[in-house]
Amino acid sequence: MNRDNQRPSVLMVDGYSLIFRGFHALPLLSSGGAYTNAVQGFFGMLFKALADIRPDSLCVMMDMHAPTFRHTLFEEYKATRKPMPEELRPQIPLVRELLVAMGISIVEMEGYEADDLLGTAARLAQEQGRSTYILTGDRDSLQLVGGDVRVILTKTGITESLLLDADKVLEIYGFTPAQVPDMKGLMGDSSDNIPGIAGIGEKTALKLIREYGTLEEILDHADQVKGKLGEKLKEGRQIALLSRELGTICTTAPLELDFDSCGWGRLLEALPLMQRYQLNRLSQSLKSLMGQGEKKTAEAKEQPPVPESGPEPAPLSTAEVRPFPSLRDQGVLRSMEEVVRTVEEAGGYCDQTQSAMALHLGQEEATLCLGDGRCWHIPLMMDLTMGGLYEDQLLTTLGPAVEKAPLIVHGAKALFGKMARYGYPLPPIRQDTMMGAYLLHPGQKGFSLEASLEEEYGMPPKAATAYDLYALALRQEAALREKNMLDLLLTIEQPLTLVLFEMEREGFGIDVDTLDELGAQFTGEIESLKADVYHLTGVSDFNLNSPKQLGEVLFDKLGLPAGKKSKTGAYSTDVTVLEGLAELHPAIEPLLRYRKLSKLQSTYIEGLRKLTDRTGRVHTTFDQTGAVTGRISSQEPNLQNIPIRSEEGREIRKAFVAREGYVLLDADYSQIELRVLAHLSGDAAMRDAFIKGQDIHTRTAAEIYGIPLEEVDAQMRRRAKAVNFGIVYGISGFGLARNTGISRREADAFIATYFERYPGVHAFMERMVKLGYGRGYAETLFRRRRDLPELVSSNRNVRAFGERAAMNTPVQGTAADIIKMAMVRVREQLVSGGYQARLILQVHDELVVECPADEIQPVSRLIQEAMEGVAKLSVPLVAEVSAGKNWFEAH
DNA sequence: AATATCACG
DNA sequence: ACGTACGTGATATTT
Repeated sequence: MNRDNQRPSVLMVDGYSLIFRGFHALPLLSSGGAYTNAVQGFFGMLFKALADIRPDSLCVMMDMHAPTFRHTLFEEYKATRKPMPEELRPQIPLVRELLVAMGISIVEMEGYEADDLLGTAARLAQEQGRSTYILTGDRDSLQLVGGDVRVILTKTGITESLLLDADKVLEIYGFTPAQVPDMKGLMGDSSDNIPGIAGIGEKTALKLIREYGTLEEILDHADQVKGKLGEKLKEGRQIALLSRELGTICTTAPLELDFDSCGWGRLLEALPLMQRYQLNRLSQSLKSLMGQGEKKTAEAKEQPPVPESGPEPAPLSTAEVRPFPSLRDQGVLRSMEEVVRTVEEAGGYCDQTQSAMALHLGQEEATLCLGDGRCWHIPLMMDLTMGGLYEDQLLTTLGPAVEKAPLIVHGAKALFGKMARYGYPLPPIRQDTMMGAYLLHPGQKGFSLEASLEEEYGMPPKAATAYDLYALALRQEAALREKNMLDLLLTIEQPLTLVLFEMEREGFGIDVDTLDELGAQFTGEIESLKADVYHLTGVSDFNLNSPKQLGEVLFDKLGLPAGKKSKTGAYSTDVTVLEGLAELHPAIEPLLRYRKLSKLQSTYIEGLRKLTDRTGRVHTTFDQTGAVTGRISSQEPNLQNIPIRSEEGREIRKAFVAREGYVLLDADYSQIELRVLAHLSGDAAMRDAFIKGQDIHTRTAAEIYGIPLEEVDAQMRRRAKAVNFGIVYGISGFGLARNTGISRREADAFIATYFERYPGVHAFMERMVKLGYGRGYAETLFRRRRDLPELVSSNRNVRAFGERAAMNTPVQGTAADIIKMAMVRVREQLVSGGYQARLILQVHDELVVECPADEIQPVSRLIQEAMEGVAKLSVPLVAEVSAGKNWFEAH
């Protein structure tokens, strides 16, 4: 206890230093399926120092970004460090989360390393007359020692440490704290990539320092030093001075830190979190730490229950997740009346504090959590023996409260479904963490709450509650704000969820008779085609649907030339291979038609019929988290891949009908991706084409062939169109050749000419790739991101894939952003305009609206204007709307 | 559960 | 020299 001198004391922790030290000091033991050795090491050392020093204040200095992670791209001086081990990386968010849960101030600032913050904070503490202790494993910090600043240097294990003041430093190391930068100037530091003078190591540096005292003196007397060493000193003068500069810890960061608000009286509040992550030993040592001594710290006095009422605990540079002041578990409520009262109270409370309420509907219980950490568990009843509430009772009860309390939920669309099922109004959503998780990590595998928590904290939780949900929401909000993506969540994705929900519920009318008629036609022809193939191949007992059997018949029995192989080494029998064989054998043509018709039959005729409800409508499920680029996808049935390209397939659209007295309005964006490309690239020729309203494929053909627009023929336009597509996809000559049937050579020439004619597009593509490498992600106009881990792959093909994604994602993703905004706008205007027309489908660049016959004109106009006006690009957005009784007619 | 194929933007 | 278009989902077959 350092009560003797009456000076207040502060312990400052070098966060990453202790994390790394813990990681290397402890064996890689996993608890609950995840590694926690760094976590245990970090807190073990922290608790020990707290027990020894019992400081009045405590704070942890962190780098904004994990050292050596991605930094290596920008900060040359760190380039030689090894990347962080995969076993360590996920432990870092957990350390942070535990610190937050304990109410410990985390000090971090963009552009400053923890060292600089330690140096600055130590200086501030000195100015305020505080005793300062710096806990670190890094000997660099020794330069900060002096006056009332001491360093606690961790030793190889985690149990031993060394308390050093200035005298002790000199005694043990042979130099004074002030000489540390001089040492670094001479010998450098490979871990920080500080060069130093080549050939001078610790021994020599120490000798010189002892002899001359300072670096200047050494360099000024280089003449007196004999032999090679003298030469090195003369040559290395500049390097040494620079190295000292790099090795000197900054003490002038623009940091304001109120040590009096950096207490450690709430550490025990992390116990539930420790329990969740099965950190039992740590829990024990925490309890014994906090159990010791009655008078703990100045901060042990009661904290106000609501964080908003006091000043922010520590002036962090960016929004840091505010710790829960407490987790007060309100326990299990058994009576209906209690729940009603509680939830109403919660609603009123939320209203006052403008806070929010997290709601998690689990299998067996619902949990509610408020911003002050109060948490309620409400058992849900499956049958009468269990006690608790039925889900509908719960939702009824929640109704009035959630009108006042914006909800934090995971998966708003599912909640809407439940509310609607029981006939309740849909609650306003403050934050949907499922969408938050999607925006932060669109490539993630799953988007369950558990998966999102695991992604955030690096370890798998057991049964998640609303408490976890609330914590997750706060972290996501901070992360999204930092990335400038909060708008995307709040003004595009979350409003869209409601639109998608209504579209799903509305459904799309199916004329089953039309479907059946077409099915009967298909069935008849399929049977006869099958007979033809058997007859013409002379083999009648094989399954035409089996690529394996088919391959054997075609290539082994009939001896047709096998084209490419599939990736498992089997014969490929896909449509491109078969088309190449059509001239060689009469069975191929009926086979191809068989393929086409049986696809239509099984997937669309039969598949669709199975999913049509009693009222004759199909209700797709939109997946708002399904596509990495920001598109939405559609499932069961997938209404985004209903046939249109082939004549037979297109017939199926006649079965997609408007209800009696209504028509379908089909609105599609014209060339939205190329318009987006024109905007993003700013290419003059491409913008010119769109501004003049020219046909972009014709214009491209004219550019490539160097001829006037009028002389472009159909084949030229077709090829130019393929090139335009290829460009959007991140073109390769090979891919273009394969898709158009032209030679590889010609394809290469096309692409080269294309880039000459559209140099802005060329520059854009190169910029996207370069940016992708630099930032590790691709970004859309509206700041949606897609991580590009492929770009750091050691596999060249994987990297090439990443580069194409870097080029394609901004284009495809921006188009997705735009139509999403258009959907929100269209829906809003239909409702506010009092129209009966409703959105029922989105197909990436196309919207389908079911519209009463007498609303056709105003609604068509409304849709077109909403779609064209929703984003202002440097080229016009064009949408075309047409009407019909069924989708075949309307499109 | 994985593979091959093919439907769409 | 080498392997390549971007993004999805459903079906039937095979493992």
